[in-house]
Amino acid sequence: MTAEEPLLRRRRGPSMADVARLAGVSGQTVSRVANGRHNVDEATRDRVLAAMREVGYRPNSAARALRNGQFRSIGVIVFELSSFGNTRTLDAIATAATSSGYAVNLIPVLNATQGTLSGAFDRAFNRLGEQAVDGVVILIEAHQLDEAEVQLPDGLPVVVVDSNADFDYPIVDTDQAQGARLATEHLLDLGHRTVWHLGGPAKSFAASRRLRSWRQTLMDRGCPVPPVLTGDWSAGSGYEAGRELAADPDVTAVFVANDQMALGLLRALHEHGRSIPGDVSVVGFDDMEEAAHFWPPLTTIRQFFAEVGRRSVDALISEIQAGEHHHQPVAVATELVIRESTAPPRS
Amino acid sequence: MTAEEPLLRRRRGPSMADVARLAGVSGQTVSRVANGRHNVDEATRDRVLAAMREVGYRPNSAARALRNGQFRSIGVIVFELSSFGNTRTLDAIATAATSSGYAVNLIPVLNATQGTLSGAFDRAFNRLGEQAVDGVVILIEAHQLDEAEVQLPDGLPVVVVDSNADFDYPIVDTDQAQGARLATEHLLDLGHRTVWHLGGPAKSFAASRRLRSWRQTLMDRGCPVPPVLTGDWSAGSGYEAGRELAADPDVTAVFVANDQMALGLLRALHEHGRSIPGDVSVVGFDDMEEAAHFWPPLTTIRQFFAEVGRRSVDALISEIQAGEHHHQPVAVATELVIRESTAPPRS
DNA sequence: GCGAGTCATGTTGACGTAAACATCGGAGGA
DNA sequence: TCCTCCGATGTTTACGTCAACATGACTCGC
Repeated sequence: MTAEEPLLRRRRGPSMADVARLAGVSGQTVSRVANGRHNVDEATRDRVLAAMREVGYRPNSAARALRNGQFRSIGVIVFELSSFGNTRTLDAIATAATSSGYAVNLIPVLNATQGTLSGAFDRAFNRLGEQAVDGVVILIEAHQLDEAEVQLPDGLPVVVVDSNADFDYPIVDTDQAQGARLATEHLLDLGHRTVWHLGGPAKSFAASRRLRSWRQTLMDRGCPVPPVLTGDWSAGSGYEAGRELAADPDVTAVFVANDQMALGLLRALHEHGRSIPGDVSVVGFDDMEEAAHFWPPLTTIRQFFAEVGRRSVDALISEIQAGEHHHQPVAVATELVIRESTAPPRS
Repeated sequence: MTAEEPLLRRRRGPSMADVARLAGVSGQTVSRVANGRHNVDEATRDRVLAAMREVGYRPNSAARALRNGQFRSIGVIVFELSSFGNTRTLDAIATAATSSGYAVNLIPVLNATQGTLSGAFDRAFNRLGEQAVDGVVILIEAHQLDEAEVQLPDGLPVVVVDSNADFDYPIVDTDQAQGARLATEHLLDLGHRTVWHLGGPAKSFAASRRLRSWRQTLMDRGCPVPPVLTGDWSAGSGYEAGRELAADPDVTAVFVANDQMALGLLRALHEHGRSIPGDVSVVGFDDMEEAAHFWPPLTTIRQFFAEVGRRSVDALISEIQAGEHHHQPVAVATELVIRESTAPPRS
């Protein structure tokens, strides 16, 4: 059974030893070349480099990680169905991490209520149970995390992208309050008597921040505070809420907690024959790509997801490398983008 | 300088040896428990488990990977700005991989034309240069990959999510041709004389498949083939194309190569006062969440991204584990979703 | 009652890398 | 001329895990 042999050596690439043998040097010298050390003779370096190319050498990151006690890898915990914003943030995180020389490990969490992976089973599959990353960025809303079956090993550096200030970890997020204020004030400045609000799910910290800030702004300006509608971030829930709002002639301005719900709301308004912005003005939140092409193009609050992603990676890496904990939350400012869904109320 | 000591042992968690010492067994027994082997006495197992808990043991995946010559990790190569569909596919890939016990490594590629990472610099950061994954799923359109600075080490199992049949790797993708046919026939069946087409970028294989199939369908039915408009998948480009189309009264039916462009097209049509579906019918492609709430709700071709993701992971894992290469491309069928953007032409 | 078989457990070594230390030849200073 | 220092290179070892083999206790069948 000599056929066994190739099978055995399968998927085990050339190692330093192979390169060393070919180049006629010691493994250590190969290591030095691979790591770009300067204390290697020019001629030797070239010889080693040539040998590497010849055998197709690639450093084995497992051995490296074992040796160094570091993985140069960060985990990103995301909820199974990544929402629009998370996707953009994730993108930025991946880019930032990569250019800092860190790999990115995607760790999807399954909602505990929906899966029934139990005991040993889930343990094997929970990548965090295994030491394989140097730190993690949590991209899920905290309340979802609570329900999920991840528990964070302690001692692992963590950065949370969320809006809950009462967290034991460093936090990076969009400045929800500032954004909501921007939206509300824009509508008020246009001359609307007050502003309705379609909020996100009650358990979301981001949603409640936006809601609180909207209410505060109204109160600061001495405007009446209308009852709040609540959606679940989806266009469908925006549509449902929109049907209620469309029926009420008092409603002339709505601040919707995200663009997707705003889309649904727009549709409901159209169906009821209410013109936008003639009869009612609408402001969204996020500035997703498509918002500029809604009908009408949506005035909205632009979030800088890329910035959030970048900042969270920076924070995580400095925590990993320096052990720094700066519990000072990072709030990334938003920007009002005025398009065609807002106008002064009909006089 | 005794302060050095804690620094030294920092970030090096407890190992099997620590657990073994505490439980009064050998490291091997700890290993057996950790791997759920059955040849361990009940009492011993409990003792070990308790010890693990006490010291907070987590298996070191680097050591494990080194030992086994496998990483239990797959890489997913994505383009920097992940498009809508890719995001959904990525999600499915992550879920499928996780539940097969594989970790997911996100590998963003930077377009070569835009970054100027050179030489040693990029080598250090290209995660594929380092052996750290057992295989990769390529989620980028092939033409983008060509321009990018990734080169695949050979011997690495690869699955491509794309529509190019002339590939040296296994392929999984949506059945673009079937989808485009569905869309075109729907419009024709409604009674339209012919169907215009707003396609995706010329270099995209998916786009050209859809285009070819649209044209073929028209020819099969003996309909005239109108000139093709080309966009870049974005709503903005859909809007531009829409302005042209809206000006032409002959246009009564348009098949748009994705939902985002369809959104822009819808907007352009509204601006020109053309009613949908009264004056012109529109069919999209993708069935993104929001499509149901466009104005009017969009008739579109639903892609099953989750299925594509799952199938590609399956294919990759079987390639990794069994070394199977089945170059038989996998095509996932689509489905026509009829909503309110299509109707018979005005008689 | 004794060899064969079974099962829990222990010991050894190797996976690929890189830090720490060792070696060696030559440059420079007295 | 001899000693020191430095830079290039080699040797040893440990990182944590687990397969392979070794050991020893105990059971079973005849």
